[in-house]
Amino acid sequence: MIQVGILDDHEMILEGLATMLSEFDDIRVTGSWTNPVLCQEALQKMRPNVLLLDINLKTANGIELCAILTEQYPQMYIIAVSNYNESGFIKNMLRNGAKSYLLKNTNKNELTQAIRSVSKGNQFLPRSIENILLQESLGVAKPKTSIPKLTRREKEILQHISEEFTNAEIAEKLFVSIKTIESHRTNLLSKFGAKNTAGLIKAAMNAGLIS
Amino acid sequence: MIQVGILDDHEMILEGLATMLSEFDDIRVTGSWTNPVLCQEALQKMRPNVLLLDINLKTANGIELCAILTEQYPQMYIIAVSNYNESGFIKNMLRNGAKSYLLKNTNKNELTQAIRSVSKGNQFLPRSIENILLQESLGVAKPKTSIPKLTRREKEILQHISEEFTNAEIAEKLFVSIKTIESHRTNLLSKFGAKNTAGLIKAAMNAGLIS
DNA sequence: AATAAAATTAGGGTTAACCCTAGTGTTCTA
DNA sequence: TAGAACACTAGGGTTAACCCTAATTTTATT
Repeated sequence: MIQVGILDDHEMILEGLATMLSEFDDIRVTGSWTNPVLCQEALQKMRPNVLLLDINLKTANGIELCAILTEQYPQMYIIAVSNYNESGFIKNMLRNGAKSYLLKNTNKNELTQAIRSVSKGNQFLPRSIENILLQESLGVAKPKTSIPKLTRREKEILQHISEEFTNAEIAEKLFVSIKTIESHRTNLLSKFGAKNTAGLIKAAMNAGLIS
Repeated sequence: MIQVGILDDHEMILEGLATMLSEFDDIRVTGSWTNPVLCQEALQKMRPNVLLLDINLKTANGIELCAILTEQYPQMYIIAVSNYNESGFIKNMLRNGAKSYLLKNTNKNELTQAIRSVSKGNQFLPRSIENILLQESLGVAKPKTSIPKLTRREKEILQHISEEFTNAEIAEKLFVSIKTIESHRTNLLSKFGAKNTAGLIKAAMNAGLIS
């Protein structure tokens, strides 16, 4: 009997996963939490063999949490569950000790396969995820939605752009040439993979860098 | 017996919702789709009383879809299911005909309440959602600028702008002059109280008109 | 059916944004 | 401590966005 714990912000997902798994005799959901703190408290007493871990929790960083839990409970194997299909997230989670990475649009079959495989300490990646990594290693893929690393100046200028200031106005504020601002702006477009201001603002908002 | 359809990108959510609802004798899930096109095809034959509609689909705009489906099937009541708790999204969905708005972290109780209430044609909003709207109307929360009413053409052009198309490209798509697009664009700026594209995209995203 | 209001269309002229190139300064590391 | 990598600066030239004005078409109202 494989004991499974689940940590996810959404109660709907918790209940969904639990009911999905309830039909399998060799799997039992022994705990499910919407709160990382409660989860960690519970893990001290009850030790599931497998933990389904949401990667984008509201109140904690799923990626960091994965590293912490892996170190703390080396005999508990973690399956990352995420909406993100970017190779960066996948590699990060696997590097931080996750044994498997599933997208939230996974199906029952894939899910149980992953749990059974991981519970024995094996790694399990669905073909779709393997393909993303393969594509990337071949240089085919796009390093997209991952949040780009901005310099101090770029952050500053992005903020001003989002506040509807023109290049000339920003230049005046920062005591530099308009051309300098334009350069930073070009770099911002490039880092976000955007073609113009519309794409830049959209990407920056989605990345949570402006509001 | 209330017949329920579900449209959501994530199979996990579909299976989860279906199994969650399976324990209630008065509710039956008669169809679930990850694809808006398949959903619309199916709706022509089978007519569920209630549709659970994900607001942020990958392949379609859930908000627009809501308006279309409400007009097409006035006897089918729609419950919006979303991750977003911004008042803009909520008001937009309700304005477009949704009878209820639930967050994805809703629970079994709230969900069944919503379905039962909505199936009779009543509106149902959980307290949490009501509070967001109340807070806003009291001006306590973010003084979110009221969502401007856009014309059909303006919505269309806004969408294209957000997809990084230039005025020239949009003009070509719509078979009108660049100058026409520029006019619409000016009107959009005016309606959103924005000074430039940056402000426009920010305002439109905050209003939930684009994602 | 008459008419007002709103939506869609578009031109002329100006300003802001964007592309390409490149020098100088700063920081990290072999 | 030399050298590479990155950050910040800026010019020249082109394209896209924006402002003001206004005609025509569609929609709503009486």
